[in-house]
Amino acid sequence: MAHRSLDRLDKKILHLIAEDARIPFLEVARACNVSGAAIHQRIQKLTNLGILKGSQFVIDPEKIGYETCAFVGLNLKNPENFDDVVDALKRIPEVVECHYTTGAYDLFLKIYAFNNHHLLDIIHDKLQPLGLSRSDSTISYNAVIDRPLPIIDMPIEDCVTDTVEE
Amino acid sequence: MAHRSLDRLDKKILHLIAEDARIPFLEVARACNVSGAAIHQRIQKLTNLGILKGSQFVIDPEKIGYETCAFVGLNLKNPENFDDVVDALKRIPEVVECHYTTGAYDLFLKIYAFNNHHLLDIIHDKLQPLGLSRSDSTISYNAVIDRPLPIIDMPIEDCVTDTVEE
DNA sequence: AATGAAACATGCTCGGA
DNA sequence: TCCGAGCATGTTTCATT
Repeated sequence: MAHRSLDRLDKKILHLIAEDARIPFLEVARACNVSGAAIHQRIQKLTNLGILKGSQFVIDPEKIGYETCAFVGLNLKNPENFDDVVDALKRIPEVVECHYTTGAYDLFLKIYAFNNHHLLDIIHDKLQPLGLSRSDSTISYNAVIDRPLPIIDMPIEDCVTDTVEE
Repeated sequence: MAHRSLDRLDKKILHLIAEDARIPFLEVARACNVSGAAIHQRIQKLTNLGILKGSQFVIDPEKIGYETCAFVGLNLKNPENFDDVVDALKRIPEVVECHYTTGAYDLFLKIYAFNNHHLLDIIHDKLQPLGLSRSDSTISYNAVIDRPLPIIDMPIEDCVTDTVEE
């Protein structure tokens, strides 16, 4: 796997930039005791490997009017047309995540809506027409934890040396 | 609500920086036909309002070894000590989201683990000791959609003018 | 709340180790 | 793979409108 090629410096860079995409690369360089050019090259490499997939500003959903967050499990009448359903879901901007899952549901969604009424509209007007046999909503009152992947604890060094997975 | 104070320029800025935190503010300025200083001031304002809560690089979970993503619903034996449980969950880095929810569960988690075995370890060794009466896991095979909040469609102009919510 | 200019800091590239 | 240097570019502040 790709992460076997990551060393301690890559890990430290990821740790620093994961939580602050605007941090100057020169500051990362100073924190790592290497040159700015080295950081530049490493980030280029991490991007080419597909480990870094871009950056984003974190926006508070409630502050821009999205007061309802919900997890919605779906079962399809015709599970054979997953792909069409997923394409349709991509055209619903309020659907921010869609997973193929084990267990009770064919698809599992995370949805942001302005309020509960808006959420119901989305489910009734946009999801139901996709051909659902069942849907199940869980509304989040409050996101008590919402943070990026753990970088510190990832198994980089362990994997770099001699673990063989191919 | 805070978003009532946002105008079209704020919205355009949010739209541009939400999907690329490294975009030069001067480039945003050119796209918006205003000065760089104006963008600087606007982003400062959006930060002070709490609408912008920082920035992050997007890292591909699988590429750094997190091959299992799961949603876990929890019920507590003693629902009165939510707060202690949440504090404990914050100390488990693999728990990236935790929601208070309606419906079947007291808490609803999103967890990243290296593999299914690691996920089971987390649930058995770290979650069970918190005092669970029940837990229910749904494993994601594949995240088909994973994207930020919709900015274009948010109800900014509609709210700015004369909607009264206080 | 926006501007332009100035001072300062960073991003990026290249030759060499 | 890294470094250092050079130049292009971006960031931030401030006086002004």
